[in-house]
Amino acid sequence: MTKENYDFMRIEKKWQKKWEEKGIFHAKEGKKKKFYSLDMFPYPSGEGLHMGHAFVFSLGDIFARFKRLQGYNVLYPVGYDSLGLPAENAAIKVGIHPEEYTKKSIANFMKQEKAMGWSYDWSRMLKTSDPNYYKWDQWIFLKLFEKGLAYRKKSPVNWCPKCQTVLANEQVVSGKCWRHEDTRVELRHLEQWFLKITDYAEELLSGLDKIDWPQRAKLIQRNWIGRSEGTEILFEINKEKWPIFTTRPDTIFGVTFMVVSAQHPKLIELVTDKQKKEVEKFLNKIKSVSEKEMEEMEKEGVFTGSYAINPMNNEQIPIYAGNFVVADYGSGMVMSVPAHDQRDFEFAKKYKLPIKQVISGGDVKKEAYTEAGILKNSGEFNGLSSEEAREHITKVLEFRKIGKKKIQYKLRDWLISRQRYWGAPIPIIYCNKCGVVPVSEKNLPIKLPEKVKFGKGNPLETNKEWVNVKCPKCGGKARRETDTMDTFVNSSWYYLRYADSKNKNKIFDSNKANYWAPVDQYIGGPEHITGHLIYIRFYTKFLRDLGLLKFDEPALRYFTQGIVHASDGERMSKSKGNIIEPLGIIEKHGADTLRLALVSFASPDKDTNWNEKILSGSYKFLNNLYNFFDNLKPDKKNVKLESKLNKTIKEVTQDIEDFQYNLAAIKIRELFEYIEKGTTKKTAEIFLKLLSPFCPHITEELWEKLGNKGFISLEQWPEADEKKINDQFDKEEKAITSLINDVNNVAGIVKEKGNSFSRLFLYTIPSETEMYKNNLEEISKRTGLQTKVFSVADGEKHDPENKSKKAKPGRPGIFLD
RNA sequence: GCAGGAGUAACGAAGUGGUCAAACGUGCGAGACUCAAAAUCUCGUGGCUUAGUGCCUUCAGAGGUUCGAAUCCUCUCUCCUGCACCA
Repeated sequence: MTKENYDFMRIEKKWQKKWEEKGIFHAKEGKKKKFYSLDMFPYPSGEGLHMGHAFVFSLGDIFARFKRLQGYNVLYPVGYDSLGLPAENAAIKVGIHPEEYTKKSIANFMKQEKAMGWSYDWSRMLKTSDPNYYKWDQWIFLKLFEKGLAYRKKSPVNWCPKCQTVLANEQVVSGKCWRHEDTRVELRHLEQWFLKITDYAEELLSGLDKIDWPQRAKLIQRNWIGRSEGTEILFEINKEKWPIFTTRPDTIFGVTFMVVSAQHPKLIELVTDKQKKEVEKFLNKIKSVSEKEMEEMEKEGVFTGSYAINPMNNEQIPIYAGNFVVADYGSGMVMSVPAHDQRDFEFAKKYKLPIKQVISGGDVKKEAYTEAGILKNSGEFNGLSSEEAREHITKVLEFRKIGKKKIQYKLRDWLISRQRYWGAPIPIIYCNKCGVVPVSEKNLPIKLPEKVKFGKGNPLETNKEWVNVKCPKCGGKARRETDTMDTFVNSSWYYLRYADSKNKNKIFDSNKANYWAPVDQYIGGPEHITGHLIYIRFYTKFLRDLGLLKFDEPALRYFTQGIVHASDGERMSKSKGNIIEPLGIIEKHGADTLRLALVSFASPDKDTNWNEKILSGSYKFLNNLYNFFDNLKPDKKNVKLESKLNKTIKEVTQDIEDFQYNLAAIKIRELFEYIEKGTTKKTAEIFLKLLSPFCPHITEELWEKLGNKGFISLEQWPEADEKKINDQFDKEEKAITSLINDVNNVAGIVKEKGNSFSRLFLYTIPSETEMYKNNLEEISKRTGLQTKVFSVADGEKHDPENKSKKAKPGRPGIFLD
């Protein structure tokens, strides 16, 4: 019989339709143990799904299906992070309204997602661009505002000239815009909205110990939060107290100058008339440095004319403005100890400032000695260790009320204002009389007005009817806030909305949210570690503090998938024209083939380059599989197969749990090789279950063909019976393989000598005769020779060349004739 | 500069102290089937050697620990990722 390619198109459509009709993936609260499996929802771009999406969502789907089969009540929802810049840029470029663009994009996404066979609960689908969704973004904002966690501040902010908007720190990647790798962000002083994420810094840090995330992800977050313990010290400058932060109060006697950030908002107060010109010259100079120079910039500064008084020894120390001090960390000013800090050392050398050693060790004429040590030149503290001195000096400062212990974080408050249209409007009204007035909850949502002009500046400002409103407090003239919220606001709580996505009266029902959440398994790209994954943790803690949630962390387990690059190793992008769309592959080979190929290719956490060739192996396998099961004639029970089956169940279960899908796929294939030699119906069914998370369509079809009613997707995952696992069979397998090697080896030599043969005679030691006889068929097939097995003790054996004397344990004698 | 990860056959990739170097897949080569091809199936794919034995080489490089190292330690090289003046 010739083998035909199986009709994957018909089968896949058939089962996708059945799943949908019966709604078998709809999650309902219940008594069963729940499992919440979530992939980071996509931004629905006009380009549609690419291979990276196909990969990561397949990983999630396999996990969700696996957990469902294991008997969990699984929530595996789907949605769209549909507010964002690309929609708006399309509006500017091609004149299509963001609403329309988004609608089309989502429709396109849905079509592809369904074609992949992902087992989403479509009934809970959400879009962040839906006013019924962003209403709750606004509601959370009001709550934050109420608690003093949303505030307005004029501050130097990152401005992307291409996006025409402000960016959060997390959206600035080495000085450039996260969306425009070629665009350097500018510094602007603007009045902006911030969320006080720093109030949760400590908990964001300590919470990491409680969750099962990759070490790398935790480490990156720890560094990003950047906790350091130190002392805040007040220095007197022009009769005023200025705070500075230091981790080395033990070196305070070595302070020989101070440096204030060139971007410090109160810098001007320090500049004397005499130094004004010099300082201005300096500020202009650092403004004009190009990005390259920024990276390898020398430490530079200028004397401000002012002096500070060292509170410990009353020395007068000059204050410089410098380019290397970060304005919004600590207080934007540092005490400089050139003997014990490399940066201060370089600065002192350049401007010939004194270097005073106060910790013994090193050679401070050559370089800063930054280690801890014993104090000297430090008055009454001489002889103390650095550690003791930190304590003592801080205590003295505390006693004199000019200093205190302080914990400082690198984490900054989250700047959420965006001067763009396609985001959730900030529910605030500015009244000339009453000032900043929050919109009342009952007036939410503040919907985006449809009629606006795109192109220049913030489109919302172009709709005067929308902007000009009456003050909710006094009824007088007022105007709306035209800034919208950062897109990451929307994704900071979406996982909770899935628990109750249709609720019109509340953000979500707490009981439902507490039943489903937290997420048990979250999957998403590594690029979100310092952005989204910090925000979502912050929001969770805030909503908990509002009394809505009973847990602290949004995601208990997190898996970072590898990135699928284009075949040339480049990032897939439209501009490079190297995007591979899954739909084309599905039409050619089927979704099951693609899914299997994607996970067989490499370990899911590794970056890969897309290669169309990976499909053929999976395609062949599925064809063989289909043809075999289509004509299945069940065989007798076979202990060897039972052993293999149970071993495979055990290993595959663990592999899926550990996201080693590539290994699971291999083991499933190996099992099939055994099954092909003959199987019981029951074993065949278990095999289909093992494969079903990976290839759900073909397994549903074959499950049905074997006479089963109902869906394999809702079956029970098999459990391994360890008693049936017998390693003896593995050894047997190895013995056969080595025999085949030997036979082929001999055959090669014989052929080289010009002799031909068609029969194979084996002479085994008596205890092994049976084993080889049992595998006769296999040996015949693999060598292509008619085979006979004799025991060496058999007096009747055909052995003209006395090869039986070569027989050894595990190695029969061989004769070719 | 700092931190983390990686380097295994032509390629992708398993293996993380002995059982064991290279599972599995692609590619390539040979054979079977076929009038022929595709598909499919079988075998091979570091070197030498041999009626199947044996020997050597190899896990980026160099050292070390160990009876024994791809695996543990040290140094060096290359690549990737994150943070980069955070006082």
